[in-house]
Amino acid sequence: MNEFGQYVRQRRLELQASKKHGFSLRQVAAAMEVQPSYLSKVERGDSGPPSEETTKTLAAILGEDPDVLLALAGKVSKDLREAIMKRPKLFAELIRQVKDAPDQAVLRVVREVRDGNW
Amino acid sequence: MNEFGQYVRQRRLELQASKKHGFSLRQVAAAMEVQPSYLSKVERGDSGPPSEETTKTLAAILGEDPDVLLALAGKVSKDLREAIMKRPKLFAELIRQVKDAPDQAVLRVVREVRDGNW
DNA sequence: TTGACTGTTTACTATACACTATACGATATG
DNA sequence: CATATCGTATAGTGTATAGTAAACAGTCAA
Repeated sequence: MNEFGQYVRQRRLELQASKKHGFSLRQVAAAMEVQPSYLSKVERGDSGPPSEETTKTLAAILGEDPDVLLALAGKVSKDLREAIMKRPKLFAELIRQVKDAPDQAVLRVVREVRDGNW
Repeated sequence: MNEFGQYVRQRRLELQASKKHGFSLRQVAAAMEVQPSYLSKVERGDSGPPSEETTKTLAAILGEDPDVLLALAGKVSKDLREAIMKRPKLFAELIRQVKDAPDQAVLRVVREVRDGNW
């Protein structure tokens, strides 16, 4: 039950091993503009995941998809929440309808909409 | 900037006027299992909107769509958030793609998926 | 005019969130 | 050997969330 911290630590260590520098806990913490002690606790699950903003910054540093990292943090990006809240009925119906469909089927409708069939 | 409270009060007063009974502030508060003082503050925007659970209960009492009321409260239902978090990339793409499409286009997609073309 | 209701005021609370600041011991590097 | 960097431990902070509890003044009906 500490997916987030474990994931971040693993990812950071991988980068540290490959890229050689810039990915120590302290350096990443500095890039995030948080205290090293805090990142340490986050990685070990001693603290919950950071705020949405801080998580997005971290995703950028680690080269990860922000939506994926936010999901591991138990959050949904603000812009998505806002899109839903602007047309709650419509989006609630859309999501509930699509939620059990296989990826492929969803991707197909995404493409359809992108290709502007409206 | 107090849409939620105003909306709830208006809705409650409408029901009070039509249904004649069961919709005083105190009665609704009792049905929600909160203190009348709290509902009073919420309706006047003196307090922020209630928790997700309490908001859903309130929606049921007022005969309102829970997703709509949650949206006015600045929230998104847990089941929707969870659906997104299970496949964050996919749903992020879907929502961002669809977010500026007109209702009709979205509804068409909903129908397509519902009719199980997968 | 008493009793039952109406909404409101005021004061307070417990828990979670998102961190900071300082200090510590271990390891490695020049 | 010095110093620099590593991760971590400990303690504490300000703010938001989601309410409770008790008392108060006004209105209406019998």
